[in-house]
Amino acid sequence: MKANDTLTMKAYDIQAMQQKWKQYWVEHDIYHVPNDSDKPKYYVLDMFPYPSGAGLHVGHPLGYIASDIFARYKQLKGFNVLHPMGFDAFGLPAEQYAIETGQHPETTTNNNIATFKKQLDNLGFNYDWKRQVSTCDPKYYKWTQWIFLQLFKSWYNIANNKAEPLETLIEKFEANGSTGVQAGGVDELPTFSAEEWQQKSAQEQADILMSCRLAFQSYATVNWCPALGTVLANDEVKDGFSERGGHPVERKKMRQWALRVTAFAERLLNDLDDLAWSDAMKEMQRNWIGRSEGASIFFQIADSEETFEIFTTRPDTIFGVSFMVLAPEHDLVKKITTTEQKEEIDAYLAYAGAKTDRERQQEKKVTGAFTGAYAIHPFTQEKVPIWISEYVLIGYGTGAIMAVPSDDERDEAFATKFNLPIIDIIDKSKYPGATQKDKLGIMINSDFVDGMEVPDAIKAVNQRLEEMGIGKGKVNFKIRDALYSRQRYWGEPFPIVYDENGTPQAISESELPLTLPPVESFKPSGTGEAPLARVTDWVNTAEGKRETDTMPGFAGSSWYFLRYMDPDNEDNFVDPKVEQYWQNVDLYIGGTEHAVGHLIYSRMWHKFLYDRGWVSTNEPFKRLVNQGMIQGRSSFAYRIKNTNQFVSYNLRKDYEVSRLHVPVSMVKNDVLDTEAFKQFRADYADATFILEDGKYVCGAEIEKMSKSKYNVVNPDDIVAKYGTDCLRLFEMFLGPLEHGKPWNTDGIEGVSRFLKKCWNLFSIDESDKAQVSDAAPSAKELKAIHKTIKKVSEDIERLSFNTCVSAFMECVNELNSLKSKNKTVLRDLTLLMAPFAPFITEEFWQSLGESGSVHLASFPTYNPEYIKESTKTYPVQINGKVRAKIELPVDLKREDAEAIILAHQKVVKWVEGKNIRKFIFVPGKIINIVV
RNA sequence: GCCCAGAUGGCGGAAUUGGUAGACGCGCUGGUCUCAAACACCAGUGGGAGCGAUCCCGUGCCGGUUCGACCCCGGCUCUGGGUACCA
Repeated sequence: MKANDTLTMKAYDIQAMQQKWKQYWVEHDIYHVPNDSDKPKYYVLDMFPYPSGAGLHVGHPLGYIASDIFARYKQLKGFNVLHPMGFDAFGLPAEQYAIETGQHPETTTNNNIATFKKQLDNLGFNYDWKRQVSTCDPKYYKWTQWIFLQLFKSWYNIANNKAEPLETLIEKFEANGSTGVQAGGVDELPTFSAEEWQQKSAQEQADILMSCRLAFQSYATVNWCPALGTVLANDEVKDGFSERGGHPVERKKMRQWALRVTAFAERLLNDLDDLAWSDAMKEMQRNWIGRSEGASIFFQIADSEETFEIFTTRPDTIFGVSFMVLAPEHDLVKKITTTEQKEEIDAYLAYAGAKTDRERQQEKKVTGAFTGAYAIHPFTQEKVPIWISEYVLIGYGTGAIMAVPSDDERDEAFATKFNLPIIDIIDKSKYPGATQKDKLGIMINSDFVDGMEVPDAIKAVNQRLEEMGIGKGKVNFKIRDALYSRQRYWGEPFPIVYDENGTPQAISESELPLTLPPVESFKPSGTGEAPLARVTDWVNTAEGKRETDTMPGFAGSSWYFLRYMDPDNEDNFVDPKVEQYWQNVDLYIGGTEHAVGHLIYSRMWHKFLYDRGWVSTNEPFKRLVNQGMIQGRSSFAYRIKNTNQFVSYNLRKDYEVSRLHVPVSMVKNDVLDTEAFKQFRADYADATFILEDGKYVCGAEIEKMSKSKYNVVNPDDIVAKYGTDCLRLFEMFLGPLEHGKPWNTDGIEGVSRFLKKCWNLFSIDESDKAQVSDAAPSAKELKAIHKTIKKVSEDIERLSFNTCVSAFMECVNELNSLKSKNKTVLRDLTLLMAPFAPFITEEFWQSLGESGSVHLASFPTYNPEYIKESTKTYPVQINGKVRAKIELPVDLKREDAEAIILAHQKVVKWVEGKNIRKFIFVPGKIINIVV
């Protein structure tokens, strides 16, 4: 710009600019979010992070940047936007670190939170930090404990289809006994009259009530490691041995707290329909909930009084039953195994006992053992052998199945392997290609259902079972009640004491929070009890012994989004008025790894709180978007064996080499900075290199980001070099938010150049004024900017941020080639870019003479008049291949187009002498001629 | 094993509803500026054939539907996420 040569232009000093605006934002408190506002509310939420010791890497902020852009956009659109951040601060890694180092998890967690906050603050987010929550903060977990107590004091009344206080259940028992009472998620309530209820001992009453509570105790199978003296997560078990130390792990039944998620199963399933979640996410939840219709059937054991219940989705196939299979952990196994078979069964139990459920399902080998016992077929009275096998899981259904090898693949494989009979019972010849799941065919060899279609046979069998009193139609859910006990230290203590009878009692709500006491050792007690069991003066109280287990990670994360609304409230987990204003989350962004766990538990808690009248919405998260995982891109050098000489990537085949990870910070465009590499480690100081084209080229591979692979990129380093705006734009430019993608810092140069081009476009002088034209914008300028407004508005709404960045680049390129310095146009561009690049746009906004923060202004709208096209260049295909491009008026009629096109010289060449079979004209799109 | 995704140039990706495959950017090549380099700017860049106009091939693999398929259907392969105590 010749005209500007006389003026001194302000330099693009990124760090000074960031400092300046950060300070401005704090001083003017522009990110304060009021709980009372005339504006409509909008709630944007990120899945809050677990503050790990490693700090943030560039993968973490991807979703946070996206939500920040959306939150800022909504703000510009006139909403009062809640966009908070907090920490999921209880968890295993801190506890493990404490065991190894003796450092209190609270100390390390608080340090890690401080690091995370500092790193997050480097990324220009609009969080109102006054709303921060941390799940390990007693002020927070007071309410986690409170909600647990409410779950403990509630049951699910199927008659009203909602959770109710336990008092309503006791009233029913006192009035009519158990008659007519249906408690959700409870298989069978014992039958008793009102009088019988009164006659029951306190202990008996407590047991019955416990079996109906939404937070209840029962026995569950866990991975017990005797050597470590603790229960392990499936993650911590590999091939029957603990991952740490390699000690044997066994399956053990332990008394555990659980949440009755199953009571809500039907609603969790049905209410998915109204949520704006991806189909994939809903499908995963549907499959997890796993509703299936079938029948429960009781089988009598031969020469015994014992019966056992099975669940089948195909009661119609009952005449095809040729054996029964129990899960290895089934209670009956020990009782019914004959002396002859005991050795074989014990060996199998040892084999299966060492495997987790996941490992068992993965097992391709067919395995099992015969108990020696037989069941009686309810219709034929024949004896059916009872086997055990790992393919039947104790946690699903009743842990027992009737096997129909002719109609089930796994049963068939089992029958084949162990030479058990296969009885054909369905003629599928009428339905070629139908699978077992389709439930189609005509019954054969099946006594009273012979000749029936499958659906009719199902009804007929169910009816007969019911008449005989040995079974009935039943809906089964795969979803299990959530295990809620952890034998760990670093979690919420249960607000529960055991009275002299050993009955759990809620402590008074006025005693909350029940805080974690200090402990001398974080190591497991060795007896299967949690570390808290050793703190005897905490455990023993006047009311009884405290529960020493703690709550799981998902406790605090199941309701945190409610606390952000009113984080300092000491009388309520959220003030009802405040809750009614914010309602629920409008947009929730987080990883698919939480598809079923966290997102099911949160939904269940929310429905519970809704039923009890504490929240006003039925679902917590209206719209859900899953950001993809950012993977690392590792770089490799190739060391020639037994030397300190490294050979460049493309020459490595000529040598015997070993591949070593090199830090990605020393590599640019796959070329290694050999000097930096020599300084990296003492043993590389005298390394030598065999180069290609004068360079050392590295190999590369996409892997998980991890310290040991030297491929972790810290956002702090990027911010220091390129600035926050550049990092934000680049993370968005990488690709679609939902896709997983590898991180490669090399591409950031393009975004950095783009920002410099933007800076130059404004020509800001030393008095912070942009050298721009006040004239009315030209038609071309208007078209360029309004096209961008349209594109960016639409793309932000569908969270397609990568294409927004492309649109900015195209717009700036266009304005540069138009030599445009128009103020109106640049003002709109500044507003469009403000959610993406919060710092530089403040600078632009100020330079245009605007007052206040750009983030409190209004988003522009596009004018369709400015972007109207009068002609369209049509691709003309002949037999589906593009042969010509012809410009035509956009409003051209089909007949006129046909005449023009067929007469066009480029088309004539292809159609001459040929018969035109079809002329396809898609207005505004394409023309295809079939000859 | 089961459930859910994904695969497009050397690389990240675009193509929103079945309608011009490769927008935008990185990298690379050539050029301008410079003593030189860096920066910046200009031009080119899916593969192949041809001086050229132009033609052939091309969206993980095999097959199908359609005037027309990256997009829909059937069957695979590979990669990622989840699989209930990692968060």
